[in-house]
Formats: sequence, structure tokens, C-alpha cells
Amino acid sequence: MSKRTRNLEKTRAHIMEAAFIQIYRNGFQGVSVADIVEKTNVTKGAFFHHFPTKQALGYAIADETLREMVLDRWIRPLAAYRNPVRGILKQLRKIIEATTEETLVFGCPLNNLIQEMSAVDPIFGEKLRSVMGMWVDEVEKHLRKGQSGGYLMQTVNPRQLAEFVVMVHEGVFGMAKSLKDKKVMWSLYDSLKEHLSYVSGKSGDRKKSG
Amino acid sequence: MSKRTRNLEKTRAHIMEAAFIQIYRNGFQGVSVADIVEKTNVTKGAFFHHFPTKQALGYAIADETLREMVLDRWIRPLAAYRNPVRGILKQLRKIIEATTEETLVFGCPLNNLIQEMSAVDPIFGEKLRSVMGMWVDEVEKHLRKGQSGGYLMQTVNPRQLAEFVVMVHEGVFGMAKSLKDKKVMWSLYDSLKEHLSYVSGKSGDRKKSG
DNA sequence: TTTTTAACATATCAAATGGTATGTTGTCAA
DNA sequence: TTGACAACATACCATTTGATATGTTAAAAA
Repeated sequence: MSKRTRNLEKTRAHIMEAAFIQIYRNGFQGVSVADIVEKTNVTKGAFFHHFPTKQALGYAIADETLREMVLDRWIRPLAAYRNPVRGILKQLRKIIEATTEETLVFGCPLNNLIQEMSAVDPIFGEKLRSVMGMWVDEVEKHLRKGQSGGYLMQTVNPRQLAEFVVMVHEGVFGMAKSLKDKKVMWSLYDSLKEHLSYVSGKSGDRKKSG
Repeated sequence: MSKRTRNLEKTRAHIMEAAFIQIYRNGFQGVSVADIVEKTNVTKGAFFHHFPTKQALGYAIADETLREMVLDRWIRPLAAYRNPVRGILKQLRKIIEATTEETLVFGCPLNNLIQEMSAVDPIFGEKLRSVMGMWVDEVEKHLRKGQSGGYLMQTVNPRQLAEFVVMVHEGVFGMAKSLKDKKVMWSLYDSLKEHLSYVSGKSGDRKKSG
């Protein structure tokens, strides 16, 4: 019964949560403030109490929601693997397995927003670029560590491979969304797996690709 | 002086041309009919004489403009190459070389529209999917032909490789747009080159990758 | 030359849009 | 207990939106 009826942070979080889903499904420009408010139990007045403009909401989603999603889904899980190649593949595999019809159709929230908004609104673009940059940087770090451990051939350029890996991640969701076909995700997964097998250090412990 | 002041086809083409540029830069949902008409020498009345709705214009751009662009930029040039790996790389290289600051920032028109609209409007999605499907199909055909000619290892699956190649093409532009950096295009190009070198048949005539 | 048609232009509209001005009331410090 | 403020709600607004109704006039057919 200690439930307060007014709570700045929680209300803000609720608005952002509802907004994220709506934007994910309809695009930033395809969602109105009225749409967002409708999915919340607050009013338009509350919305503009928390966010000065609709843009500001978008920026907050980029800075907070999307950044946290990338950290949670792609970056933090990598730390559990000593072999970066194994880690990257395992993680991608998990995400593909968890891909529902909804995710298939709506694609990657980060990629959607980048393609839609980064050229339209330079500040939006900068914030999204920051998230992408972090993603690539972290994959690169992880690859460097693995290279020191002998899991990657010394000849490979970790930065280049990191860019490639992140590109494939986005590409997997982009193609699946384009073709509306989950099978293509596995097809691309297999291609990435082959690619990584060529740059893997210790030949080791993986079964042959079927 | 034989210039007619009224010409159905030309006016339609002008509207679509102006609309394509505006949509390319601002997204479909970010462009109003007034915006489009402003960049043309016709009025809003003319617009709706040629297109029943704004949607219909979008569909026409997908069906005609985008399909023709993919054919012209990616598919038809491949026919000039017997070795599909060489053809794919040469073509991608040309496009990257021709990439201006504008193209870098605005990305791939097809990919932009897919990520923005395919989930929002299913009919739009279907039309864009048709273009993507054609692209993959044609690359696959080209790879099959090359495989018969011994330019591709017999073990490679042409469909899988075609999907991968198209995904990388879109991915190159997507990443470059994300990071606002042309160098990443070359980085990804090099990765694709390495990938293709592993599946190339005749070891032949390519200099080593640096 | 006249008629007819369709390729446009002009004027207008209802709905939706992002945003504001102005209330109302929970909540906490004093 | 009370006063003050911030967390909301309500009502409203100018502008933009996609679209229509209704003109006007090139231009092909008769």
C-alpha cells in the first residue's frame, strides 16, 4: 500500500517504455505524442512535463534504452567467453533462436532508428553513432583479448573484424526483415561461422559445419 | 519548340524523381505531399491527379525507381564478368569509390525504405521484398554460372553466398551511414574480399590482400 | 473549327500534429 | 498541520497533414 501515485522516475520510465515499443513498430516519425500517451496511463501534459519536445524523448531513448540494450544483449554476454569467436557465434545463435515473428518483422531497434533518423536529425545521428561506436569498440577489445590468448590468428586486424562482425549482426536482422524469412538468419549465421573459422587461432573444439 | 506544356508521363516522372530525392533524404514518413510538390513545378492538384494517395506514390517508387536502380547498379553490371567473385568485388569497389559525402550520410535508398516502411505498411513491405528477392536471385544465378565455369568451389552453396553478398552490400552502406565514416566501407570491402577468396575456385589472378 | 477530354491549377477542408497555458492535487519539509 | 512546490491533468491552439471539390485550358479527335 506504499504505492505513491506520483513518481517522477517511474513515470518517465513508463513513458519511455511505451514510446520505445511504438517507435520500434512504427518508426520515430510514424509515432505521435498522442499515440505514445495513449499507451500509458498518463496524459499529454505529463509527457511534456518529462520531455520538453518529442525529439528529446527520442534522444533519451537513444542515450539510455538503446545503449543499455546493446550492452545487455551483445556486449556483456561476451565477457563469459575466453574464445571470442565462440562467444560471438554463441551469442548470435542465442539471439536468432530467441527471434519471434515480431522481432523478425520489426528488425533491430537500433538499426531501424539509425536508417530512419541519423540523416534527418544530426543530433539523433550523433547519439546513435555513439552507441554503434561503443558496440564496435567493445567487440574489438574482446577480439584483442582473445588474440592475446591465441584464439585469433595474429594476422587478423581486430578493428576490421569487429566492424565486420557488428555489420553482420545488423545485416542478419536487416535481411531477415527485408525478406521476412527466418531461415536467412541461419544462412547468414553459417556464413559468419565459416568466415570466423578462417581467422580462428586454435583450430580446436568446434564440430564441422553441416 | 515542340515542347508540350502537358505530358502525362513526363510529369509523372518529374514528380517521382523529386519525391525519390525527398524520401531518400527524409524518409517516407518524413516527407509531405506539400514538400514534394514544392520541389516540382506542378501543384498539389496535379499530384493527386497522378497518384490517388501518397502511399501509391511510395509503391510506384518501390516498383519502378528502386527496382530499376538495383538492376542498373548491381545486377546488370555483373553480366560483364565471367568470374562472379571478381565481378562482385569490382562492382562494389566502383560503387564505394563513387560514394560522395551525400551518399555516405543518406545510405542506401532501398535499405532505408525497407527498415522504415516494411513493417509499417505490409504492401510497401511486399514490394520492397520483391526487389530484394530479385537482387538475391540474380546474384545467385550469377554465382551458379560462375560455379559451372569453375570460378567457385563446388562445395559452396550459391544461394547462401548470394544472401551473404547482398547482406554485405546493404551492410556496407548501413555501417558507413551509422558511423558516418567512409573508411569503414573499405574495411568491410576487404573483409568481403577475404571471405570470397576462401570460396574462390581458380586460385588465379588476384594479388594478395594487404 | 469545334468539341471533348483529360492534364493540370486553385481553393478549401476535416483531422492530426507538436506544443502551451492553466488548472489540480499528491507529497514532503518545516 | 500547513504551506509550497512539483507531478501530473485539462483545455486549448496554430500549423501541418493528406485529401477533395471545383475550376481552367492545352491538345487530340471530329
